[in-house]
Amino acid sequence: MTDDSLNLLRGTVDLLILKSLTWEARHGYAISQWIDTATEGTLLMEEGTLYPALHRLDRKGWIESEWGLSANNRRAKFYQLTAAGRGRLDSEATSWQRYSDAVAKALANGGPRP
Amino acid sequence: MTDDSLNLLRGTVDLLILKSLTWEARHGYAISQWIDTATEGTLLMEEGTLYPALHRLDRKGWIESEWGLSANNRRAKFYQLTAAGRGRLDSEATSWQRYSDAVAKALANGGPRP
DNA sequence: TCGCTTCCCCTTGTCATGCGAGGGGTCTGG
DNA sequence: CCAGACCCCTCGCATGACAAGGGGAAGCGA
Repeated sequence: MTDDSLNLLRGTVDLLILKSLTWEARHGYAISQWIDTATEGTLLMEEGTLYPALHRLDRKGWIESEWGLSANNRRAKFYQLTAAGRGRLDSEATSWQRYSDAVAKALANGGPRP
Repeated sequence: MTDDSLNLLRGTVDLLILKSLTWEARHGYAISQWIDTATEGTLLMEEGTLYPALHRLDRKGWIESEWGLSANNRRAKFYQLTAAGRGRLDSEATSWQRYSDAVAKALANGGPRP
């Protein structure tokens, strides 16, 4: 942890979690590690953010859980995407794209009269 | 208003407002219009979001206000960046850049086994 | 064997803040 | 005269990221 990680923005938490489950089922701890790695240490998801989010996504039907055994031989709850979850991931990814493009445009704006 | 505008993410409100004041002082209404235009209608800042944010930025010393007359001959409160506000804009813009790059990386991630 | 670290799960309370709804006032054009 | 644009504000609600705190089990070195 280089400790220069940024705060998570509201809304991107779900997106990141769903994305981490694209290829295989993962347990919570592994999801947070994936985020750390995939963003090259830029983003850090705290446990107090992660677990409530997982339960929320579960309630909404985007993911499903199942108890199993981790690679380190520990009891762990594995989550996987549902069909609805995949759809959700797509739409959230699209929204994010639109959003970040819009902000980028605003920041690149050269002023009222170029 | 094409009504397909997205919700604002926590944290980007300040950034957008500060950016809108880069070149000249503007009043609240003009700021919201600038955001709408600069993002090509993608982002819409509600008044209930804008005005409290303006007062917050004022309290923090990033911006200063002054009553004046708008282009339409109306009473309007003009805001301008302070020196501290310019610094704040820079750091927020940098953070945003890092953040969106990180998310982009995560979304572009090809999975556990490239 | 003991204790430390890593791994893994969870909940509670706090705080910040985006937004809907509501309220007020002014100027202009049809 | 009146609709609509222009311009300002505040309240209350809901959401959700986070810190802090709690629990427990596996593995390893001393």
